[in-house]
Amino acid sequence: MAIDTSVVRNLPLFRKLEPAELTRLMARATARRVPMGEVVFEQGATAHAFFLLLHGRLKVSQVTQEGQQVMVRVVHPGDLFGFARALNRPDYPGTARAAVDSVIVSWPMADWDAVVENNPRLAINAMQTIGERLDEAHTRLREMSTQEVERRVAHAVLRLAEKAGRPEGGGLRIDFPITRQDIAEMTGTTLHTVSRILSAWEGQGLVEGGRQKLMVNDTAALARIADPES
Amino acid sequence: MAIDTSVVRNLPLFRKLEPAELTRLMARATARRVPMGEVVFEQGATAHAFFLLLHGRLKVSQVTQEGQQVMVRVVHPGDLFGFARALNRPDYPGTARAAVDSVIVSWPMADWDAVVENNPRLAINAMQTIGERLDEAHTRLREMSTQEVERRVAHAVLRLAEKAGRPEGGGLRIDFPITRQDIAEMTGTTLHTVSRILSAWEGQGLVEGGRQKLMVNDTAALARIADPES
DNA sequence: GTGTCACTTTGCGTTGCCGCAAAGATAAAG
DNA sequence: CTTTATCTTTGCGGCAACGCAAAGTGACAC
Repeated sequence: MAIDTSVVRNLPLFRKLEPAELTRLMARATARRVPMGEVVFEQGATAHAFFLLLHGRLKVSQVTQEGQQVMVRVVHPGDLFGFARALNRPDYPGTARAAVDSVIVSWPMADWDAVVENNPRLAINAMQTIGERLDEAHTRLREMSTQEVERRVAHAVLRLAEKAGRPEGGGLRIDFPITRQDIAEMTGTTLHTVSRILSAWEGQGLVEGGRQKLMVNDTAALARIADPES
Repeated sequence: MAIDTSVVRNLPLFRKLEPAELTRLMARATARRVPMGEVVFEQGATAHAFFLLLHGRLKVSQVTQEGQQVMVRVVHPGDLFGFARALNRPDYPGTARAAVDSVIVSWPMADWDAVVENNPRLAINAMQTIGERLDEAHTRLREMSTQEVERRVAHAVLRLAEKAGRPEGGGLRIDFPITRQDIAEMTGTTLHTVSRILSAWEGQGLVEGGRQKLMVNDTAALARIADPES
């Protein structure tokens, strides 16, 4: 399926790219619907393609040798994902699963090197994208190292609200299904502890919970928990 | 100071680069000795240059708002560091300090974009380098999320031994000064806990400690602590 | 409707690790 | 050599968070 370049033209990744080049690039791409719950790629599988999320949400998680799940990140619309080749890896480091019905665009992984060699601009953009990921990872590492669970959960919830919050009645509703288990896997704790924390917050009117639902009512108060200083 | 290209030709970053291009690149570079303890760049400072470590060791650490130190990574010879521009950041995210007398090569940050645009090959290499960093960061995140302190310390010590271990009397001596505090900052714990763990290991003959010294005698046993399964 | 399944909440006992504190060791400086 | 500063070790009390367990709740299928 051919894809209109207007859909992706404004993404950071394709910024400053020659229109002709962008057209050529999109000609090689394939768009596809991914129903909720479906897996886009599996951890350890050979990386045959790299992807861009157009619409929806994905959760990328890793399983440890002992079988513990860790959520690496949530993929939001406009995000590039599964670019293992860029990282010089033969396989996908995690599993990507659609949290809601989604639409993705994919390129054959074999195209990556050629595309990048012919588009230094794209290489620079891709590098910056990966750089942002690195920054995020370091931020989370810093949090995990120095902060207690409640603060980490506050940070995680704020990030979710910022990236995936749909305004609703004075608050922000996380617009995809998310479980306490998910949040636990994002913050390195257990679903029990997350549940306790959210219950406490709900008691103070900061958030509203529900089955796979989360709504943030008082961003400022959460920010104060996340960062007592500033 | 001009630098012989033979010094850097075999680094992953410069692999497959045209000799002429490499020569041109090195012509813009400056080499410099950095005595132990000296700071190469400070967290938050505007990024005017990016660097390559030729010889020695650096420690890169960040300070949180509350003043807590976190060690982001140890820079080993051949590693690129301080490439904030590539990550689209105006400033350095951490402070780099020489753990031993070191030699670094630096380029004006302004060169980065030009260099990369004219050398897609270099862009790809740089991306892979950053990709490896991202992988490392995710590995550490996974460890922090799921493993108890002793295992994390075991992993950290093994990584140090692998990257900076000099064979000595059947074991591996970490060849730069490292404190328990440093190890604590790498693993997200306290120097007290690290000290207790290392003492216990020393009692079993796995390692030998000392003031800013660390020697690994039984890598296999450590690996077993780090990964009980495999 | 009713049953089933997945997710959430809450209680309670346990514990791994921190935080404080103080003493011991080692290296460098005078 | 003595002094000083830094790094390390060890003890002990406390608590945040885990692990287990069981009950509660909403969503969906039939």
